[in-house]
Amino acid sequence: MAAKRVTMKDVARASGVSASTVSFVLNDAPGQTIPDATRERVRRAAAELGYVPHGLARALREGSSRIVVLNVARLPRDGVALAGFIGGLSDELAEHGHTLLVRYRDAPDDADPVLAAISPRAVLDLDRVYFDDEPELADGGWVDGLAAHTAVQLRHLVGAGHRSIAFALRGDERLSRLGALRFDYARDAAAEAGLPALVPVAVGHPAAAHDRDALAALLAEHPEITAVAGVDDEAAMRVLAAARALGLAVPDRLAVIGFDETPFAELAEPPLTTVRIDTAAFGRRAARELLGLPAATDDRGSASLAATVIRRESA
Amino acid sequence: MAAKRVTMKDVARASGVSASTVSFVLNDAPGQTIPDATRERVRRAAAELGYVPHGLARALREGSSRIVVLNVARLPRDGVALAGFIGGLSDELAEHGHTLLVRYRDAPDDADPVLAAISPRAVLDLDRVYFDDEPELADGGWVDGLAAHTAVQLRHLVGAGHRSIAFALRGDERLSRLGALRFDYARDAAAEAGLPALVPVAVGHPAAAHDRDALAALLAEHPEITAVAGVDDEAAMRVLAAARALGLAVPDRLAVIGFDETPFAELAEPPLTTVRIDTAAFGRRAARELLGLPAATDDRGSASLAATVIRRESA
DNA sequence: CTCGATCACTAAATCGAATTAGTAGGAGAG
DNA sequence: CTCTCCTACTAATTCGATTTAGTGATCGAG
Repeated sequence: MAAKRVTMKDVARASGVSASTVSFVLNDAPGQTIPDATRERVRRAAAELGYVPHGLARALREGSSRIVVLNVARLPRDGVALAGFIGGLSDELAEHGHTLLVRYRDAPDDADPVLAAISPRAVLDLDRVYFDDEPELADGGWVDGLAAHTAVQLRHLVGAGHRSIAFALRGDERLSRLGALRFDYARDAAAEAGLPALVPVAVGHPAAAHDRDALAALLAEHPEITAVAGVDDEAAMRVLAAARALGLAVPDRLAVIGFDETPFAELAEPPLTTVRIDTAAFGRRAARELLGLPAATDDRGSASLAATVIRRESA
Repeated sequence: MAAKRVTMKDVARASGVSASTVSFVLNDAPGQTIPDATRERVRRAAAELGYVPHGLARALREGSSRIVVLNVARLPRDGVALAGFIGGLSDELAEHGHTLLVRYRDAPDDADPVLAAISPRAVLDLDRVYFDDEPELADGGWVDGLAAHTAVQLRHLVGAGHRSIAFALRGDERLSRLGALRFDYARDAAAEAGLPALVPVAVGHPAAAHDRDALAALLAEHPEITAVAGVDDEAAMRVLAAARALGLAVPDRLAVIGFDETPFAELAEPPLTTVRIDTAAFGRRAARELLGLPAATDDRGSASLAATVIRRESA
């Protein structure tokens, strides 16, 4: 920011027209009658001077900038799901000349004066979607959203013959809201399949033997349970470790399925069956919605929004 | 952005002074002779109207904004290390009235005109630090940076009596640069300990039996190798899985140590020994440097920048 | 010849903030 | 009385872009 900035005035001077004309040429503004020779002269001057528009001034005048902000706030930050979503969102926005910036501040309130500084074109508030709003209305719900993916997970166990299922949650604060949502959806999917009520089990407590004890208590109280669906792969792998500690055969005595396919799933003992979601596709869809573009019409669209069961040995 | 914005002119009108006076009051500008009663009147009007400064206009006038941008670009995006770093960076910046925004675009070049739109106070280009610059000069190097943490990993194996060590890399494109750096540092640390040359082994290839075959080939060629240091926990856990497939006793025949402590490390069979780095502390330090603040003087500083070995059963 | 449309531009205003360069009035010292 | 300093403000400008509202000249149709 220290060097003298090339402004539109410099380009105007160099090309012998006014700054207004420079703006019309560089923005290809409709309704202007500027001959090609003049346009070419302006473009050359801009290139030679290395002119870069001052986005602040543009945004101030236009009323918004070409930035899209993703507000993650209280949601889990370190998983493959979010990374994929960000990748898809960022790539699609970039294809339309916008830049994605991700905000991780632990504040649910997005009336942030500093954020207002950049007048983003749009703010995608994942925090609000999953904490304040009804996610089923925003993320595809039972069609192709989190609810639908949860149903795929449950249906895999039902399809394998399981009639009594537990749902493994874990204590990560950032996962509590999503975990509660996932449990609700799983409970509904179980009810839909005519199954008895889904039973929750909490894993991931810091105490060394907690997971083993929790699983033992679960099966003592519900010996009819033959399968566990994990809120995510980590929860499922904790159930695997507890099952191993209890000497339970997986999947014969207890089947286990994860969710969100981390690279660690295949390294588990036994390798973990899980549910893969193409979160990048969700990111791309979200980008198009934010920009007011029509949904992508290629085949890639709806197929990749559906969850896929990655079959391994645990369920 | 649809609602009528309250501007400084509105506050001026409501408090009966000029917009200049409003600016002087709200910014506590030095060298102005404004009585307290007038100041109070202006502040009350601003509060009642819900005035929020238009950051774009402020930034345009001042020449920069209160945004700090972290450019991740080609680096790994989904690990606990980055999440921790972002958390620390974001929190420290917030304490000083700045907002962190993270840019994930896969472009190494940060001369992005759209990014210029927000005139960030600073840009922390992790991509450049680890791809273009000499990281040891920027991240603490052999004192408390990645090189020092790598040395801690190696020294743990040396301390356990290992004299011939392999280094497990994995094929993730985003990890290639960091992996190469880590291998270089590990090789130097091994040389420093008077050990024979460190031997690389690549894991994580998609082919199902690849890791097992790679480990078998490594030990066939180097039967003297008794330990493996992983570029990260995932690589280490792949070595564990391959060792299991080959019927190798861990840590008796082969000791394995990871890096960056994922939650999955303790779920491995056997539980993985790894190296923990408090990346949030690095984030906080980076924030202070970006803002030109002196280093934090509390005890928390240097202690938490050091790597810690988390001892479990694999090494 | 007159009038309307078109071409090829332009000056001025706007966006909303901070800063610069004042000005009128009052008080105190010489 | 005059001069200097201080108080309590103000109008205008600046930042750099886009947009609004033109203007002079030319051409073609009636």
